[in-house]
Order: sequence, then C-alpha cells, then structure tokens
Amino acid sequence: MATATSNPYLPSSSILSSGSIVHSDAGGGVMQPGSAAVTSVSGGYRGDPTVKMVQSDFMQGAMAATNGGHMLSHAHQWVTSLPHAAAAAAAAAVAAAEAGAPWSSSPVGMTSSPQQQDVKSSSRDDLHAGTALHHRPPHLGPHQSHAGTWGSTAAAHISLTGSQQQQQSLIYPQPGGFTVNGMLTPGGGQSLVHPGLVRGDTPELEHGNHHRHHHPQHQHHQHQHHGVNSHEPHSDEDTPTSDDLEHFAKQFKQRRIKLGFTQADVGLALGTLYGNVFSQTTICRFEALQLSFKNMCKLKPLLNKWLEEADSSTGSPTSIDKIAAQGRKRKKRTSIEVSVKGALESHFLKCPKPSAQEISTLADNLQLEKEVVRVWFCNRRQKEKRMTPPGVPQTPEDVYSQVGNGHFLVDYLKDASLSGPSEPGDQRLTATSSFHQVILAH
DNA sequence: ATGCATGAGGT
DNA sequence: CCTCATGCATA
Repeated sequence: MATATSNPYLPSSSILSSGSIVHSDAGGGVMQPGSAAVTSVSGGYRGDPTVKMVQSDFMQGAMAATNGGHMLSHAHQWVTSLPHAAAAAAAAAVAAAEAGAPWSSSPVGMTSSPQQQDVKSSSRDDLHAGTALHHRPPHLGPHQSHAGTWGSTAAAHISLTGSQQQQQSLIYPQPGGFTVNGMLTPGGGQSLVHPGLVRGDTPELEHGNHHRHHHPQHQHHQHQHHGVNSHEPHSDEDTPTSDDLEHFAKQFKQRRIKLGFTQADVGLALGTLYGNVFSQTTICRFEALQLSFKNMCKLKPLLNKWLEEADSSTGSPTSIDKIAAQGRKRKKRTSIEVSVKGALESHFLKCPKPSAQEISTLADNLQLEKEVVRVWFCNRRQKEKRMTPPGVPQTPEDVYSQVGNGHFLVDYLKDASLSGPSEPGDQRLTATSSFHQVILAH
C-alpha cells in the first residue's frame, strides 16, 4: 500500500441534457423528488479539498426496455462547487435513493442501533485526536451459559479450510486471557492508529486446495442437535458445511449481542487479536451469510476464537488501538436511480457478463460512467454468488412471500463458455442449507 | 444492512 | 477485464 497519490477524483464528464422531468417510477420510489442520481459529496481528507459536485438529474421512468435501448433517462447535470477555505458545513450530502431492489425490498425491522464508526473530517492535515465513540455497554453477561458447540474448544487454531495459510501468524498476543476486545475503551481512551500497519498482510487465499466443492444446493435436511455433543467441525481442518456455517453464524450473532458488542466492535477486536481487522460490514455479512462460502470458511475460525475469548473475558478492559481511517480518496458513491437499476438488472439477466463494448453502450444510454456500469455488473455477479440470496430472510416462510413478489434468484449455471475459460475453479456455492433455491422465471 | 468502490491476484 | 475479499458511505 502506501500509494500516496493524492488525487482527487474528478468526474470529468459533464453531460448535459435535456431536462425531461417526471421521474418517479413505481418500484419504491422513496426518494426525494428531484434528485435522481446523486453523487454525494464527501469532504476532502487531508489538506486536499476536493471538488464537490452534485449531480442532479431528472429522468423519466422508463425502464424495462431491455434491448430496445430506449430506456434512457437522460439529463443530468453536474454542479460543481468549490470548497474554499475551511468548509465546515458542507457535509451535506444529499440523499440517494436507492432503496431496495425489487427482490430485496424487505423493510424488515431493522434494529436501529446507533453506532457509527469513524469520524473523519480533519480539515487540516494530519491527525487529530481520535474522537471518542464508543461507550460500549458493559457486558454484563452471564457468560457461558451453554458452551454448546464450539464453546469447549480451548484453542481453536486458525487453520481453516486451507484458504488462508500464513498471514496472521505474527500476531497472537494475549495468550490467555485478557480481553479480547479492544473495545471497551474506558471512556476516553482512544487511540489512533497507524494506518496500514496493523494488517500488513495479504489475505491470500487461493484455490490451492480444492476440496470443498460440494455445493450443498438443495439439501433441506436440518440435522442439528445431535443429542450428545459431537458436532461441529472440530475446529481443525475440515471444511464446514453450509449448515455448519449457517449455524455458527446464528450462534455467533446471538452471543455477540448478548455480550453487548456491535459488529464493529468485533471487527475491531479481531484486528487487535489477530491482526486482521474487519469492518462492521464484513461482520454483518458474515452473520447474514452474505459472503462466499470460501470467505465464510475463512472467517469462521477467527470469529470462533473471538467468541471464545469474548465470553471468557471477565471484563478487563484492555484498550488497544484501532485503525484509523487513512486518507484515501474514494470516489463518492454514485447513486443509481431505481429505474436505471431496473434497466441494468434487465441487462444482467440477459447477459451477466457484457463485453466492454456493451458496457460502454449501456453506460452511454444510461448516462453513467462506464466504470460505474462495469462495477455494477461486477458487484451484481458477486451478489449472485453469495451464500444467501439477496433478501432471503432466515425463515422459510418469508421466503415464499418474498418470492411472491420478487422474482429471480439464483439459478446459475456454470459459464465458462463464451469468452474463454472463465471462472477459475469453482466457487459458487449457493444455497444455504435449508431453503431457497431458485425460482427464476424468464 | 447494503450499495457502490478499491485493489490484489489471475488470466 | 474479471473475480474476490473488503470496506466506506449511506439509507
């Protein structure tokens, strides 16, 4: 890492267009009128005031037309406003309206737990003291109520499925006991971080060992509760099954919550414990089984370990450092309008892997940067490979209802035809264990 | 909880 | 350019 190139990301393209109004399309329309695709701004980091721009555009909701190629939604303009001097206010970003996709639109009762992670805003250069953010609730907890499955193992070696091999061997501090969490910052302690230092490693996982190519697919057998205790892949080398993972994820989440930790806390703790920090996002995705099978396997041991220590920690607060956000220049998240998403979705169904040229054309039609479209497809493909299909709740019942109004899910067939050998080895693995599996009609 | 993004590896 | 693992920024 260490790419110190600071270079503001400038959207060069400024397209204009006619202002056709009327947007709004069914689908959810939960956005503020007027702004369709917005790119929210974000302050510059370090002493680099970036240009902020706002793209506003209006469009009509024309979508669906897959081939026709006239689903355009044109018109959008970029407004650039230059920040000058300390921009304190500025943050305003706008709102994007992406809302859920058709299939995943499940309002769900999200637990709103305020937690933010990270504050950045140093207008000046350099660091500033960290802000205090946590106030981790005292984990009171009666730890160890049931050691159930994985609880007993004293030390889970991180040997996972062979995905990650070396890597975190360096750090492995705190042998027995102390705290696992680096959270619990006792009011006020905060630490900064050394960017890039903590994790000097590369998660390399490759497909060196191929042994877990059995996609469970549709197996709806739930065998849990082995009368006695036996289950669980004895933490050593064995590839967990989807069921195992599903289970583990569930238990994990439960314990975590019981102990009073947030996903972010855990991610941070993992970093201090093993040297691999993870974000709230990753933990969240793990719990929701939204990672690839391989990735799940890789993370499980780590989380397992954390869990063990977590409930054994008597509450000795050990503060540690946390990672700081480094000054990086990230392109502002582009919000793609619902109708545009619909169009993309349609194309995706036709062709998950459009050629560069096709992407260009599409981008042109939709008036998005080509890169944006390319990335969209990449992400879309990734989604398709996750363990838990998007939007599928954890309960079978809901699945159906969801399906009812949603539609396509997985299906997939291998590809590898079309341009050359695509898809290295394997990697797909859909299906959690008990439910779902495709519907897809088209 | 998720959408869009970045980057490391592979081809 | 893709795939994959991850995460910032958001809703």
